[in-house]
Amino acid sequence: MNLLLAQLAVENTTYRFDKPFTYIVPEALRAAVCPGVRVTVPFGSGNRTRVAMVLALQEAEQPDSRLKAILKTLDDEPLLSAEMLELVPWMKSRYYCTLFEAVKLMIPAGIGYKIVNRYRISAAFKDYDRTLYGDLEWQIIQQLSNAKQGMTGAQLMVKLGIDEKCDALCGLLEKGIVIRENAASRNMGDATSKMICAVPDFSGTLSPKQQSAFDTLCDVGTVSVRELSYFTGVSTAVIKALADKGAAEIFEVERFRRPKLSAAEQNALPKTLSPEQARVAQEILRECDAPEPSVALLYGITGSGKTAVFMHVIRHVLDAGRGVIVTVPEISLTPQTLAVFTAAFGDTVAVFHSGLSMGERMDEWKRVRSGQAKIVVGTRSAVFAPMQNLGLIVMDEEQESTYKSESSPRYHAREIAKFRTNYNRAYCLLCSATPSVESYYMAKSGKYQYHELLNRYGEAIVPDVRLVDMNSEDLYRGKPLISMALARAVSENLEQGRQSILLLNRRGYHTYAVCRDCKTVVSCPNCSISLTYHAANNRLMCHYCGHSEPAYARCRSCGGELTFSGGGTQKAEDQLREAFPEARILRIDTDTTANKYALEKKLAAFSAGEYDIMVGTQMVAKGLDFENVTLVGVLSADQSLYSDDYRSNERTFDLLTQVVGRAGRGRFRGTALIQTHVPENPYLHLAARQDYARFFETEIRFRRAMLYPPFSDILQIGFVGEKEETVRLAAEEFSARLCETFSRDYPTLPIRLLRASAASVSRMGGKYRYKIIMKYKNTKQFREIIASLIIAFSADKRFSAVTVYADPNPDTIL
DNA sequence: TACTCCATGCAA
DNA sequence: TGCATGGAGTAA
Repeated sequence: MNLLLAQLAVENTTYRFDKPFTYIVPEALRAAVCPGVRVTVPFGSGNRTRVAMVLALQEAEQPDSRLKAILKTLDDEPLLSAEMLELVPWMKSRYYCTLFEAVKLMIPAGIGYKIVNRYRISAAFKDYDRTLYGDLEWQIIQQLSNAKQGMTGAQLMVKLGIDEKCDALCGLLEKGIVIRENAASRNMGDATSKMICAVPDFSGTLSPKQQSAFDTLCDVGTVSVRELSYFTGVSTAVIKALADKGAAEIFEVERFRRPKLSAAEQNALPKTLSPEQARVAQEILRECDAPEPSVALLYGITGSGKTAVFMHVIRHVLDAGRGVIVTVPEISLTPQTLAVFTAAFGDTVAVFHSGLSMGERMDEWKRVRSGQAKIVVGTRSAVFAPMQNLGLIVMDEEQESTYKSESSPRYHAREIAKFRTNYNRAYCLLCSATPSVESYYMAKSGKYQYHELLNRYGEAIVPDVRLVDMNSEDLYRGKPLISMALARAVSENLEQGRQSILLLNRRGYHTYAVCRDCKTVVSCPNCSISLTYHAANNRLMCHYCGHSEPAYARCRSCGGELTFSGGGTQKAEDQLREAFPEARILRIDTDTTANKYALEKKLAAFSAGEYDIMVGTQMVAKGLDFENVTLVGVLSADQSLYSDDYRSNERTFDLLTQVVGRAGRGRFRGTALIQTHVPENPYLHLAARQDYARFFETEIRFRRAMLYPPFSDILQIGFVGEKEETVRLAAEEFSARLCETFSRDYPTLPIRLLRASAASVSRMGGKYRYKIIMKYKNTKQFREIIASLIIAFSADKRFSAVTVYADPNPDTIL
């Protein structure tokens, strides 16, 4: 009888030695092992048990003696379809990730098995003589003798406070008294947020830190653990200790709920399409029904009703019996968004979102795979939904950077969408009011289909936008964040009982503190970045690594007085309160909306007219739709304009266009004021006029001249490590090898290599960062060269303390 | 001679 | 990453 072999993606491999591993399928498992099923296998010289995914099966004549056999299967039926199994190696080659990293994206987190160590007393062990063992050893023996099932490493940690690698345990293992086994165990639990409330009559002793946390807690009542940690600056360990001492209670609440059908009814979209919408929808349907797969860009100015159009298309595809995936950026996956879909499509909608509990995530995943759900709505990872017979993928706001993964596998959802569109002979619809330059270029050059909506739906008209020159404009009563012009507009708006939205894309109170005498900037101990002063908790905080310490007034190095400057949202809120004492002001940023419900509640309250002014970070800039908002103010448009990143123009244009589009979505004409110190900057004027076409013309010329995407692909190779010198050397060495390889072996390949340099935030979380930027043509040959260079490099002992990664078309190249 | 420690290399 | 292997060094 022939031998059956399986190609497996094994978990916990490193990129250096990752590849499909071949295992023997034992006779007994022949029926159960098939592609897409997970198995456990012995791996490595110690034959430790690991989870692996079956990628493919093959027959073999003669058995190779080096091959090991599969231990058992973990699934009764395949988790991955042929399509997904094909996508796995595709992703490995493009994103320089391991096979199993790709697999993990495609299966719901709750379904994951983890390999855990279990310890139990050897059956042969009889020698219960206390005098033979040390205290700790004896405790371990006692504990394990009592546990029939044995104990996991984690359980031992909890009971005895010992590490799995401690001497006592290792000693017992060596003597054969304790036996270690490892087995796959299901890791299921619920993604909830931890809330904490004080036990008021608590009368024990507390450490100073615990006391301060306790006092705060008594003042505020119930808060999330995260918020408490923000306000008091203590670590979660301190908070936990508080609960252990009985001073507080920690409980969990579900973070996310599916909208009820009844609530959804109110959010139904208008049933009728405008003539323009109907015409575009018809065109799209025609392409959609064509047998060939295609990608299309739907450009529609803000308020033109793109949603209504693609809902129409979705309906059509569903009616034809095919499945639909809709992706939205993180920020716009709100209960309102879901309600729109639930209202239109009822129970056939499944939701993919990081806020779901693991159980829910798994349920939704199964509903999709089984075909009960025909439409998936979710964020980036929803493009991997196990939809059979996929007919349509809609990407709303396709330019959003949340579609690009910032950790391995560093994929872009748009690329995965295109792969699936081709595989399924389906249709991919990219939607945006400010498309990415790359997508618009593809549409203009005929690689994508192109459709546009140029009129606002209903009576809404495009807002009137003005730039306010902060160099010449008088400030309102000495308030540096608010100009006279903006103050007048806000006050008029208040008088008319309308609402205003103000954008300031920086959190905190003061964004900068510097010593008057020695000019030292107060910066994070772990990152090369200045600390932001937060008035809400009187602390200095790092927005990169989360470091936080109590604020102080005197310079740490010379004792001089600190000068605080730079305004964030907290300061803006303060100044607005002083300027408009009668106005009801709402601040929205990640500090005020630590949990999901807080944001929901606040937006609902604003929508109900309980506030007059909303001031916030980019959270307020996108996707919100409030009838009564007629004024939008951008407090400072300047931050993103002068960074070196090649996408900064695009980002500025996008943000401004979007936020301006929040004004006048109802019956009244909207106004927008953009405050800037550089009123001559052309991109501000283009955004003010909402002139995407001209923006594109300007930008594409720059991209062509500089050979940036879409005229080349970019690869960033990043180096991270503790010692700056080593990291720098690693980057330089890699750069040298790159040059050498390309000039010696592939002199004909077009490539531009930029010198290795420190990342713009050169230190983050205590680690130094360097990068190499390359402009090249993303071909198979090129990718293979890079992959082999990375593998060779990570084998170099000199740089073992440096991690290398490759990021194709990164979101930023800073 | 026996044993520990660490650098090295490999994973099916 | 994590484990086995073996050579170097050390103690007896």
